[in-house]
Amino acid sequence: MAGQTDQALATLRQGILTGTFPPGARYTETELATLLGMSRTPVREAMQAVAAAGLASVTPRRGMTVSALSAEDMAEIYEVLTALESAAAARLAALDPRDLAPLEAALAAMEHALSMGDRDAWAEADAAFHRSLMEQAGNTRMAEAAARYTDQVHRARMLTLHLRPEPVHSVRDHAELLTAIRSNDPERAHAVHSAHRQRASEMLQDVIRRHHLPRL
Amino acid sequence: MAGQTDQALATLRQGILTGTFPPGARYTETELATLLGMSRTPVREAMQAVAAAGLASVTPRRGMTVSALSAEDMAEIYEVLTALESAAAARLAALDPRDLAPLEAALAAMEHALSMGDRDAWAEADAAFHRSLMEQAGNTRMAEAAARYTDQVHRARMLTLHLRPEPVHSVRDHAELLTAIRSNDPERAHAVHSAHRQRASEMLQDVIRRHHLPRL
DNA sequence: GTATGCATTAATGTATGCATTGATGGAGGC
DNA sequence: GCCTCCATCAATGCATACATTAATGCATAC
Repeated sequence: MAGQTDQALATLRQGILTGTFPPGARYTETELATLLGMSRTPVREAMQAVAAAGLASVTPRRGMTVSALSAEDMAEIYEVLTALESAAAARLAALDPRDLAPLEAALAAMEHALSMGDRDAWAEADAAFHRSLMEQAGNTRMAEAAARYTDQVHRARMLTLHLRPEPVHSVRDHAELLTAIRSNDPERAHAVHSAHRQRASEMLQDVIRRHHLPRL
Repeated sequence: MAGQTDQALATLRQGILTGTFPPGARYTETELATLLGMSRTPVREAMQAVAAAGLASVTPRRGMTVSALSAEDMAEIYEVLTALESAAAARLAALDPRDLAPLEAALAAMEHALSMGDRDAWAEADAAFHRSLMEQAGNTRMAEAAARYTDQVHRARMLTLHLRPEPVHSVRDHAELLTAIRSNDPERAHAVHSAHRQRASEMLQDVIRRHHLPRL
């Protein structure tokens, strides 16, 4: 289970998500093989896996290039996320036996984090809310797709977390979604969540532009 | 450009989509390497690529297993497709400079094919319509994601093409979508297309169940 | 007849070697 | 001084060898 490939994949993935391997950086197979203390073969496979996950690209003589996203790229990804999550929200609102406890817990955690002024905790809770939303909606493939795109914007979200305005609307937005879900109103759940995500996207782009962050 | 890996990937992909490699079938690396006349290395990479595309799964001692979808799997995939395409439809309706010619052409082709009773041509035109929709909406990632899931249900769609009832509503559905797009009504475009896809999904599952097709 | 354990073996995971290929820098011409 | 062409070489694509591992069948005990 602790195959070399898995280990390489985990290292690359984490490194890219946390910024150890920064956007735009390039690495050759040999280089990474040395760094990770294994042969090129598992490294090569791991590189292709992160590329398939949309976290990097692999080009013949340039090695692996960590993806560096422009504001437009972010907008695209957020649009996909919005589509998937809004559909999931609608589905969850239409579902009959369902468990909203994880969502409620995440919402509570967000409120608490905000009252403490702890943005990192807030981000964590926010992510948990969105993750739970996808999980509870009961469509595995949809959840996986959302997770994929969430990963792709993870770095940007973390980087802008302390640059962005205080997320004062976030509690209200999420509470509103929960209300729509509880009242079995798929249309409204869709609309509410879609609007929520669009605002988030615009906020992110605003921060990116205002701080002149070209690619992240 | 005609690398062994690319060739292997193309062969596997086509084989899976067309049914040469039937659902549920299993193949080992060595087996495919012999079949394709190359070493295991490029075959292995191609296998992982088709697995990443969701067309098969690779399990340690079982080789590559061509994905065999249940009616529930189909429903999941269609739901994802619905979310993505409906979002694209809404976006296209909101877009200002846009080119609807490809969509109109595809619609015309559908009408013509139907009047000739040519289901294969109809399927082709229908696919072209949906493809154009995603392309014209202008979100590359969204289009790629949709293409990915379209591939996953391609085989089922082809297999049931001649089992399903005549697609009499399809022209009306697509025309209605075009109208909504032309009148710059994103909400309506979303609703119309979402309903269209849901009907298609239900029809497909109906055929699957009625003909007792367990997994395809 | 059934279950247990072991030996066999096929399949994979990883390492490594080799040929190919395209990027890079420098020499030479303008 | 700048551009072009070519040689060099690093990086990769692919093949192959080897170690590891788990599935399989068989012998044996009950």
